[in-house]
Amino acid sequence: MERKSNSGEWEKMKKEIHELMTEGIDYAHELKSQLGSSSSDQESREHLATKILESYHKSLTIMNHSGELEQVSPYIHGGGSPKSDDSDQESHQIIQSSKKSMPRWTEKVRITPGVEIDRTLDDGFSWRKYGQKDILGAKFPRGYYRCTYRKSQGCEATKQVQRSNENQILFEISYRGIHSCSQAANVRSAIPVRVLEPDQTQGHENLEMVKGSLDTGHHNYNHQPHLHQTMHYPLSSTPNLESNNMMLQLRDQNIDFFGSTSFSSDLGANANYDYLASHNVGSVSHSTSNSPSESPFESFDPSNPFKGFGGFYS
DNA sequence: TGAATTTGACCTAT
DNA sequence: ATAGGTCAAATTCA
Repeated sequence: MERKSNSGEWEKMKKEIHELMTEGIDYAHELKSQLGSSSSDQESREHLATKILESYHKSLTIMNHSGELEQVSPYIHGGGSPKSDDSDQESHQIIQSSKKSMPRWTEKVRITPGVEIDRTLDDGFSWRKYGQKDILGAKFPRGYYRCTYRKSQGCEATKQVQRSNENQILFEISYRGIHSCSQAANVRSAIPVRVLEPDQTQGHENLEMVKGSLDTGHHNYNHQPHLHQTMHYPLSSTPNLESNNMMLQLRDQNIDFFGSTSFSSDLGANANYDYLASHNVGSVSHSTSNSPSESPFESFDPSNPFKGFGGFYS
């Protein structure tokens, strides 16, 4: 198809749409938060609503005019809205992944303080931190994690956790590789199954899915490389290997629309930035314990209730 | 005491 | 040359 003859442009289109949809979801979350708050002003809400509409409009424009990406892109990155996060950077990384053989995808996790943060960012796997790096242009350091069972079971899965510059309750978790460890099966069985509706097989149907999730809180998971979709999951659940089934289903249906996976936990309540700033929030080590010391984000409170929440500890 | 984290050094890709 | 990613010794934790 045209994807074969023009795969570069196709990838570009996927990337752009992914960025736009992710942005739209972020704005929608923000708006939802503000709707429940008496403190937010009308102007801010209207601004968010406008941004959401813009995101969808631009996405549709790209889908209708896939050859006009160059015209859309500057708008996104340039004169458009102030970005709520660095999702575009992330998307480019997906395309330019250096470890080509390793599948890679990204979650965006928004946390709400005081509400089971460990579960919010817990992906069900055990991770061991092996590095931390200050990233150019990023306010917060990036944490590097690999599967705890890398040594014992040769599990090659890794992830990177990066806190958003602008939106401190937003974290981008970039996964690379698939868990081959025994924990994968445990995670699979421990977490409730969620599957996509069977009719979500086309690009704009994915759009409807996203819109639907925003409206109804219906969530879908996909944690698998090769299939890329923008998704939305609630605090009470964790994307996991069960979604592999879904992924396979969808791949069989030849779904391959977005350039990466983006999750946003459904935590639209008012963000308590001060709270977040005083806790280590970067990632989760599932069954492993973590040693709170000092967060690269802010100082760490040793009495914090989220001891199980391993993250950016420096 | 073993396991996990921290962090500066080193490696690699651009 | 530089930034991102990884290593591994030192340190901390349970």
